[in-house]
Amino acid sequence: MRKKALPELSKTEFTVLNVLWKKNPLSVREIHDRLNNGWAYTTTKTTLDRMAGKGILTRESAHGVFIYAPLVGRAAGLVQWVKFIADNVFDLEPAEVVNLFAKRKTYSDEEIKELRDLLSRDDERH
Amino acid sequence: MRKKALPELSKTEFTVLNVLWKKNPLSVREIHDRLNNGWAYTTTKTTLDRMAGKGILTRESAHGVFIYAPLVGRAAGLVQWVKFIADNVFDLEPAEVVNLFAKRKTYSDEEIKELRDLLSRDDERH
DNA sequence: GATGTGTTACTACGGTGTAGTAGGTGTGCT
DNA sequence: AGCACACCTACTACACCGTAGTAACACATC
Repeated sequence: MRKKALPELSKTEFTVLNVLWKKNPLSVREIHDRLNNGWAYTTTKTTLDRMAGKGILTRESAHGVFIYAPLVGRAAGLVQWVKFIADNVFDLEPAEVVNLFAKRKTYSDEEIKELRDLLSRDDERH
Repeated sequence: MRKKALPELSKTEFTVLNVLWKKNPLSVREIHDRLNNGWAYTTTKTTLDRMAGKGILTRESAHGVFIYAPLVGRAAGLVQWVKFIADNVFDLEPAEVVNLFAKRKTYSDEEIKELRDLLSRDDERH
């Protein structure tokens, strides 16, 4: 019953997920517009399809267009970034970093809880 | 007299810089040991040389071994990560994120100040 | 001087960031 | 009905990155 240690999200993938975590499913166009980073439309498209191919996103066709939705939860996707940031940016324990944004209203209590869970669990498997 | 907008540090590069910001110059071996992430020695080597090639690091020979030192300051290297984290992780203004770790003792007052500087400057050039 | 131990140089290979181009399809205009 | 336009998807591309193997060289040691 182990979640298959999702395959390391790149910076790019993480930003895409960030829009889908806010609302989903969305079409390429919708995602592209929300990203609104200077990408070409086709770049967004390619990225989405690769992510779908890797099992990070689902892709299905709705009335002739594809819509995408995340297959990884926000907390799960966050965990690796928390560790990176803790280690390399803040130089704190991951748990402390979580505390930092437990204060902010960016994450729900559930998400925070799940995040703590994931962090400790992945800690204990030495 | 503008600093040539250093060329986007990857995660990998950032972690390498992190050890060099603590102490430098260091040899491949020293850096490799401090990183102590599971890399092969040659991976560390390759990474360092590529970074040197890009002008992120200096490389010079001391008694038969190469030693490397950073060419980008900690604040400057941090700035892009602060923005990424602000946008994608905390969902705050970069400035607020800086406040977050101004409290922590991870960065010196100078670094914080420089960071604020860099952030606002790069803000204003719309 | 042969052997080991570490260093550097060269090569490699799949994945990622980024994007162009071509071909398909719905929709409106004429 | 026929065509143009706008938008979508598929396929292709290519440099750079993460990661690492191998070969070749250098110094110390026996």
